[in-house]
Amino acid sequence: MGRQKIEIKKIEKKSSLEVTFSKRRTGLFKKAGELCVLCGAEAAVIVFSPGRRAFVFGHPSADAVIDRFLHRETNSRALVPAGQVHGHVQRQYLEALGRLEVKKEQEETVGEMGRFRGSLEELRKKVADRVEEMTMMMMMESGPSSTAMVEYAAPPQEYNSSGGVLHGHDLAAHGVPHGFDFGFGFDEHLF
Amino acid sequence: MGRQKIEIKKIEKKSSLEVTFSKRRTGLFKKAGELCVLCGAEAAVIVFSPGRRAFVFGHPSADAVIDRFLHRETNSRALVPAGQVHGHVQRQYLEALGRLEVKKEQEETVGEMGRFRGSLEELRKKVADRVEEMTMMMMMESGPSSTAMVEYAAPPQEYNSSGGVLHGHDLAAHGVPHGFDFGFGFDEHLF
DNA sequence: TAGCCTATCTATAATAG
DNA sequence: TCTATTATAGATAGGCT
Repeated sequence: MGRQKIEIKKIEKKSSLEVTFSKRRTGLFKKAGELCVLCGAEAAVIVFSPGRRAFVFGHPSADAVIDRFLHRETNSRALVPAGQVHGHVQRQYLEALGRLEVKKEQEETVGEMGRFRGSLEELRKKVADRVEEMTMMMMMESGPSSTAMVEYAAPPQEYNSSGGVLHGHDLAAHGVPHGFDFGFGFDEHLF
Repeated sequence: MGRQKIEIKKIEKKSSLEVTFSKRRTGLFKKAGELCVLCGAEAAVIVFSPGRRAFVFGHPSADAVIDRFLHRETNSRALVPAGQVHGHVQRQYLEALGRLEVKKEQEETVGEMGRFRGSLEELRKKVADRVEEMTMMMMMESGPSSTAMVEYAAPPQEYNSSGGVLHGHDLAAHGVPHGFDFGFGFDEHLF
């Protein structure tokens, strides 16, 4: 879909890579949104730029979809292009459970409040400084009532909340991953 | 992009919806894969079909990307499509306030709370005033190696396991948002 | 049986460079 | 912005569970 055909291999020229990343990311999110609207599907797209910034799209929200995925509300069948999927979802679940146990005991209301306040304080400051540059993304015209697209980009240590608290990711809290099954391999039509 | 243009609204005819879902999902995964290869990005796409089956694409793996996202290895900046920003940010604000109210009663940090709330008020106003102009951006350099595409759809009971390493998604554990950061704005060269 | 997903072909809308 | 290339609507058929 462009003036000329390109090979699907890493773009070396940095400037081109940046432009392509931006355009394609936008297109990807748009496509995801359209899929949700057209088919009544729910989807989440997480993209980390080479610069390590995270861009997220979600309908009804990335967190909701991720939770659902992690909770394995569905069954599985797989399609794996390169062989390597085998995953770790379970381990993650188990580990998450372990962490939860610990965290729950360690974190007291007061502690949470302190961190919460600090985070918001920081947020407030950054927003004040940067708001000028922010712009809204208008992807799909009449998207579903709840579609969110966000770019996350906080220091590794800082826990980002945009979804976190508000939506509560107690993924590990309930249930157990179900139906993890890598059925068939996938392929050609992928690339 | 087809025999004829279509409106982006829910497809009513079930058979058409299914065909479209399948085709567009395939196209979405393909795009995600290309973005990863071309730009050295890492991405995960999770899609739940109306039939409730989960289809997942990930590079280097969906789990890896999700973990990274859940652990908030990066900072945040928001990008919300049309009109969703308000709801999102404000909801967070309101939720935060709500939590504050509760906490307030539970604890004795009234003084701090007051200031905190003031900060949130300020934040809320600024966000409300600027949201219309928000936009997103981002990018950068090099990337990874494997890609995985999977469709999950196994009976909840059949859980298979592996052990392991890993990250845990104990989001709820932290309970509180940290490092909430609307980072920077962004660069026109993004759009 | 019914429900849900995929394959193929072609004209054409959407878009990458 | 401009357009050659791509993605996909539509129609239909086949397949898996």
